[in-house]
Amino acid sequence: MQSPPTASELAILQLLWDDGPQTVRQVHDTLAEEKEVGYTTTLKTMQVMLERGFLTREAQGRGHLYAAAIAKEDTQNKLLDNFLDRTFGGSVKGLVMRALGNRKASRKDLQELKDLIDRMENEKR
Amino acid sequence: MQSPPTASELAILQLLWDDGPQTVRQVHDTLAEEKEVGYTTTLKTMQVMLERGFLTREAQGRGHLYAAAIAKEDTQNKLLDNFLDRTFGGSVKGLVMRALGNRKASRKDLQELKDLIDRMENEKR
DNA sequence: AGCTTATTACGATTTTTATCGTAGCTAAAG
DNA sequence: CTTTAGCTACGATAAAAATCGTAATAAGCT
Repeated sequence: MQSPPTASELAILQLLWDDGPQTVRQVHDTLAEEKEVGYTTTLKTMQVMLERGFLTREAQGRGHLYAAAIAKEDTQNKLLDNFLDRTFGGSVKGLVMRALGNRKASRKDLQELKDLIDRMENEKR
Repeated sequence: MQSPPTASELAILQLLWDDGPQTVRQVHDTLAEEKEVGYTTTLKTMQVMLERGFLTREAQGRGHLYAAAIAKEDTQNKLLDNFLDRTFGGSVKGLVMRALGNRKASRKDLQELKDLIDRMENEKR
C-alpha cells in the first residue's frame, strides 16, 4: 500500500469492511444518506480504488460486486501511525490520554482497557 | 477554526508550539532537515496560515517572528475527533486499544493510564 | 551613498483529490 | 425485436493543497 487511502476512499472501505462486498449502487446509496454526491462520483472513486489495489471486483448481473482488498486492521494501523506522528509527535500516551479524557467511554470500556493494560504489564515482565 | 490545519500546516504548528515563536528561516531550516522543500514554500505556507488565523506575527529585524495563534490542545482535540470518526467509526475503545497494542508504551506510561482510568471511573459514580 | 544579502509579497504553477457529464453498452421488460 | 432503465468507461472539470519563481524591499556593511 503505497500511499494510504484518502478520506473519501476510507469512507467506502468502511462500508465494505463492515457490511461486506457491495455494488456501486449500494455503496452510493449509503454514502448519499450522509452527504449529497453524484452517482458517478462514487463510481469513479471506486474505479480509482480498484486501480490502486484497494478494492477487487467480480462481475455480477449487469455490474460488479466490489470488495475490500486491504485488511481493515492493517489500514487502521497505518493511518494511526501517521496520525500519531503528525498530531501527537508519536506519543502514544499523549494520544490515549487525550482520547480518554475527551470522549466518554463506558464503564465496560474502561474495564476492558484496564485489563488490556494489565496484560501488557505482565507480558513486559 | 473553520477547517483544521492541513498536514503541512500542522508540521509548522508543532515547531511553534514546542519551541516557541520563530522566524520563517528558523522554521524552514528545521523542516528542511526532514524533507527537501524550498524556502518560499515554507514562507508561503506560513503566510497562508497567518491569513487563516493559525499564526500571528510581529516585526523583528528585517523580517517577522511568527507564533502559533491557536492552542495546541484544542487543535489536537479537533483533529483527534475527526480521525476517530473517520478511521475508527468513533470508537474510543477501538482506537485506544489499537494504539496501546501496536506501539510500545513504557511501564510508567501504562501506570499513568491506569491511574487516569481509575480517576475516570470514580468520577463516573 | 552604493553594494550585498536576506526577506517579503505576489502571482503562477503543479499536484492531489474530489466531482461530474456524456456516450455507449447490456440485461430485462414489454 | 425494440425500448428502456441501470451501469460502466472515459475524459474533463473543479476544488484543495503544495510548491516555487521573480521582483521588490530593507537591513547591514564598506
